[in-house]
Amino acid sequence: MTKDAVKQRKRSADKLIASFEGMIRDGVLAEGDALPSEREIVQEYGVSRTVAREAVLALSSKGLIEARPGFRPIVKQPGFDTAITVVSSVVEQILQQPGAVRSLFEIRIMMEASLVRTAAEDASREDIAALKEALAQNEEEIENSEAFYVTDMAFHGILYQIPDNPLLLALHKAYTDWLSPQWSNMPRLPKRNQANFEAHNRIFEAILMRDADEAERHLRAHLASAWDQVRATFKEL
Amino acid sequence: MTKDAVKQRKRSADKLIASFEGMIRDGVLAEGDALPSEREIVQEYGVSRTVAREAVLALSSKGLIEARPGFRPIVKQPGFDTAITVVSSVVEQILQQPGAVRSLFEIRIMMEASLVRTAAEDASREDIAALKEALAQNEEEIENSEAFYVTDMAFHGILYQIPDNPLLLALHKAYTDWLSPQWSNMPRLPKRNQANFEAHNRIFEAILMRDADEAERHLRAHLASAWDQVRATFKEL
DNA sequence: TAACCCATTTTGGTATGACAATACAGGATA
DNA sequence: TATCCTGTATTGTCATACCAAAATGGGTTA
Repeated sequence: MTKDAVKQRKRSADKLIASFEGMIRDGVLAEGDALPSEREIVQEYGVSRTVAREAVLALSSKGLIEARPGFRPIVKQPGFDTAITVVSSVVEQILQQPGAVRSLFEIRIMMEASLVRTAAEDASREDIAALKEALAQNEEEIENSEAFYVTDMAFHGILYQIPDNPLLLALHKAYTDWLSPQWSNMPRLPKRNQANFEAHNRIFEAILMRDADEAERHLRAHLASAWDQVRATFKEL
Repeated sequence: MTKDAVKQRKRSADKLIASFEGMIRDGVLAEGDALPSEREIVQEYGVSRTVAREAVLALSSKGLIEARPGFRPIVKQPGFDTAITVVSSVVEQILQQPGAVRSLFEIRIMMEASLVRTAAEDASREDIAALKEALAQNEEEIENSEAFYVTDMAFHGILYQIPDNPLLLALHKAYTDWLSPQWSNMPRLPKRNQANFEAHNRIFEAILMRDADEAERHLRAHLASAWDQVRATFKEL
C-alpha cells in the first residue's frame, strides 16, 4: 500500500514525458517536427507552465529534442550517437575518479582486438585500401604531432567502419572524445609518432596476411604501449 | 562573435549545474550528503526558485543526485552503472527502430568474443570453478525455461567478471536489461535450453583447453544461433 | 519583381508569490 | 516510557508577470 502510494506520487511531468516519448517512437512526431510551444502544451494538457517546461527539459536531456535557447524545440529521432551525447557529461565526471580511465581503456582494447580480428578475416578490398590510405597519412604527419594525432585516430577509425555497424561509429567517437583529454598532457614527439606509425604498419601487414592472431598481438602491444605513455605522464603530475 | 553571443546566451541554471558537478567531483559534496534545499540555493546563488529547481532536475537526470519527492536530494558519486541507468531510456527508445537491436547484439558478440579469448588465456582456477558451477546450474534448469534463462545470463555474466573491470559488469547488466525484452516473445523450449547448455559446455571445454580460437568459434556459433531464433520470432510477428 | 528592412507577435528564460501534500522532528499525552 | 499529534520544512504544482531574443509578416525600396 505504502509503496503503491509512493509510486503514485509521481511528478505529473512524467505523464507528459511518456506521452511525447510515445509520439516520437510511433512517428506521430517525426524528425524535424517542432514541439508545441510551452504555452500550447499548457492548454492541451491542462498543466501549469512549470510542468510543461519540466517535461521539455527532460526530453531535451534525454536527447529526444533539440532545444536551443530561443528556438522552438525540434524533435530528433535518437540514434546511438544521441545516446553517447546523453551519457557524455556523466562519463566525463566518472573519468575523474581514479581507475576509471583504465577501465574504459581496457574496454577499448578488447573491442579493437575484436575489430582487428574481424578486419583480418573479413576486410574487403576497399577496406584494405582505406587502411592503406590512412597509414600513408600517418606517415606524412610524423613530424607534426598535432596532425599526427588526428591521423592516428583516423586509422583506428577505419577499423570501426569495417563491420558497417552504426553503433561502432558512435563508440569510436565516444572513445576519442572521452579519452583524448586524458592524453592531452602527454608530450607528443616525432619519435613517438614514428613508433606509432610502425605499430600501425605491423597491424596493417598482419591484416593483409589475413593473420588474425598476429594482428591482435600487434594491436594489443600498440595500445598497451600507449597506455604506458599515459601512465608515465600521470606519475609526473 | 555571433556564435559566442549565442553560446553566452545560456541558461543561468547551467552555472549552478557546473558548480554542483564540480563540488561532487572534488568531494566537497560527498556521497550521501544532502543537497541544499531549493530555497537555500535561491539565497546562496541569488537566483529564482525556477532556476534552482531546474538545476536540481538536471543533476537528477544526470544521475548525480537521487531526488525523491518530499526528500532532500542526496548526492551520489556516479559509477559506470549510473551511466548505464542514464542512457537506458534513450537506448530503449532507439531499440524500437529497425536494425538497432541487431547493431547492439553484434557489439555484444564482439565483446564476448574478446571475453572468451581472455578467459581461455587468463582464467584463474577460481574463474574456471565459477564457470563450472554456472554450467551445472544451467543443466539443472533445462526443463524449467524461466529459470534456465536466468542461469543462461549468469553463465555469460561470469565471462564479464573475469577481467575484474567494473565497466564490464555494468555492460553485462546493460546488455541483459536492453536485450532481454527482445527475447521475450521467443518461445523457450527445453530442447532449445538443452542446445544452449551444450553450447555453453563446448565453450567451457575450449576455455579449459586454453584454446582461444576454439572458444571464440563456439561462442560466435552460440550467439549467432540465438540471433537466428530471435529473427525467426520477428518474422512471425 | 525581388530583395531588404522594420515593427509586431511569439517564444523561451526568469522572477515571484501562493497553496497542497508529504516528511520530519519535537513536544504533548496516555 | 512509548505513542500520538502537531507544527515546520520541503518538494510539487499552479498562476502571473516581465524581459530579451527570435520568428513573422508587411511594407518599402532598388
